[in-house]
Amino acid sequence: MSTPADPLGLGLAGLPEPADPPGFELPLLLLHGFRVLIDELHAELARQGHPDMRPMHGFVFQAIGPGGTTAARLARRLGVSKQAAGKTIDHLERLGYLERAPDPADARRKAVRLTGRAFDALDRSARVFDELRARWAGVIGAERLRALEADLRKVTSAEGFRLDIPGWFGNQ
Amino acid sequence: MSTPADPLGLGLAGLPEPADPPGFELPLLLLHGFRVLIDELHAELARQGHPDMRPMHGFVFQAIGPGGTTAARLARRLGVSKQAAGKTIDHLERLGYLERAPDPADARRKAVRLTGRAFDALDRSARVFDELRARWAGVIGAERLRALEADLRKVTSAEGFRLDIPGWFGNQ
DNA sequence: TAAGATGGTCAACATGGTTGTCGAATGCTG
DNA sequence: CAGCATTCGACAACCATGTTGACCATCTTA
Repeated sequence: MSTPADPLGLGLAGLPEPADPPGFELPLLLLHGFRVLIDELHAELARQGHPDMRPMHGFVFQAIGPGGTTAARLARRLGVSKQAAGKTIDHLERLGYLERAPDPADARRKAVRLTGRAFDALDRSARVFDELRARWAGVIGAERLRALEADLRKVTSAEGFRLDIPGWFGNQ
Repeated sequence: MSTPADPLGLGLAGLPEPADPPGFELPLLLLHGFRVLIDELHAELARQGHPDMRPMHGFVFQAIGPGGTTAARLARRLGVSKQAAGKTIDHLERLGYLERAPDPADARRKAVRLTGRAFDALDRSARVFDELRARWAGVIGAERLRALEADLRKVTSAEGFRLDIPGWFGNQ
């Protein structure tokens, strides 16, 4: 807990700037912001006919993409084994969000595609996210929100968005 | 994906403001920012003698607190069953981060306390987070970073920080 | 002091990940 | 064209980490 407040020994009396919060608050604020958005999204999705959608599913849908994919490709994108991807596909197929069809060009493959129900969930998610963003803009101002997004884009620009979320957090 | 760009039919030609990004980018930016910080923290912790620390452990340490706690209290804070909390304590005890001692005031209880090793990890984490924050300040500017933190505090102020992270994400 | 609430643990089970193995189909190469 | 390595999807066994249910010891309270 002891964070060196004045590591260079320059003294702290000089400037009237507001004190910087400790560095560990930053990740908590980011996670909390993410969680608030995701929780509100899924509460609203549940109201709009998608009570079985889970935070993970949005990432799976993104990893599949509008053109579909295969189990092995999905596994690589999600950073899990293809067996795990297969189980996820089974689950979402049972829920009516995915469908499998034989690939005419390659008999080993089975094409995995989003169903109309999945596209409906994605459309609704996009609308809800837009509304949530507008609500944030109302709280902190549209300009500040644009700045926040631009700044986050800047500090995380090194790598692209990664979708290998399953299992990233939560293991001990 | 179809987000209504002009729901009120006001036309878009008027203002020279930069276009707003779609709302779904905001949660991705927040998660990505969180992930970048956490990944760099744990890479650095591994270098500094804590290769077994996991993102979860920091939350567990926070939930235990410097004064210690009991398994049942920890379970309530983390939002899991007391059996699950017990397993987590077992694990972190084996790793040398926690110790159990009988509670002299109540023979049912076993006090759970952070060890010196856990405090060392917390001290190093605080330092690393401060360094990471300083790096972000170098990229986007100290003032913009303070604004970002203040804005996130504002939009998530409704509830306090929640520690019931295990199992929140990741279930299908 | 008896009854109920609380704390920790054991056991059985559910879920969602892993590795290992395999057959079928494809594609590369001699 | 033949043969072999690779790829895809599946099955099985296992592991990690959560759950519920049951239990006893202990504390609290009526």
